[in-house]
Amino acid sequence: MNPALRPAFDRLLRAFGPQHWWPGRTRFEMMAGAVLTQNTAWTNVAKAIANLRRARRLTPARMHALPLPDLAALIRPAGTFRVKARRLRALTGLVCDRFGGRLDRLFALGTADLRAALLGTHGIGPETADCILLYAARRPVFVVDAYTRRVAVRHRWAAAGAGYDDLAAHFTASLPRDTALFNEYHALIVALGKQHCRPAPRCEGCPLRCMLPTDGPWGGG
DNA sequence: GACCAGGCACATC
DNA sequence: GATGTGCATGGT
Repeated sequence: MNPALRPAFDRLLRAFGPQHWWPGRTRFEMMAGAVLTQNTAWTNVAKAIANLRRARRLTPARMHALPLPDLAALIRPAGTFRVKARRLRALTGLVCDRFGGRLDRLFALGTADLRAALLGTHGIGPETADCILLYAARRPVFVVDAYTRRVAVRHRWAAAGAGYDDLAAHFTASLPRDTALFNEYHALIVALGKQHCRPAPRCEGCPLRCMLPTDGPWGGG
């Protein structure tokens, strides 16, 4: 339990405003985006999604029917396109082979079963699974990404060696279990991380700096 | 030219 | 179980 996390959210919301995440017109577009954004800036993901939309391949069945090299060509702007084509194919395979191509059937699973199904799919790790759970399936799951880790460690909410589940549990245990809150919080952490918590140990102008102790390597801002 | 971007799978130790 | 490496484009 970390009582600082709720006031931190309020500060971030005042500083950055609502982020309107996850970008995506449909739940499947959000799922595809979750794979495409792996280790990739969203500007490049948007180009890949635009290509998929132009090609009318933004449904599980239509994407699954596309030959792998053609899928790879469409998503090329997102980088690691051969890898991501295989991963998207695995994801559409989950929907098409086990749920008749129907997302509503996949999303009828309970959160634990849905997470297990996603994690059992090639190319879907904890972060991608939780992005899909939170943004596409609208489950109250806290997404831990590189920014979450960086911000949490920088602000001493977590130890540097904390694992994915440790970080997720830290946020989950400290906040009401609210999908809309977790949605906005993750987006705000990314906004904060992009602007202030760069890889170099500096946090200038951070909206949360008044919550930091003034000593230590990153204190005081 | 180097570094970074909303990770993951796989090999190796 | 921890650590290292490949994947690859596009912006800064």
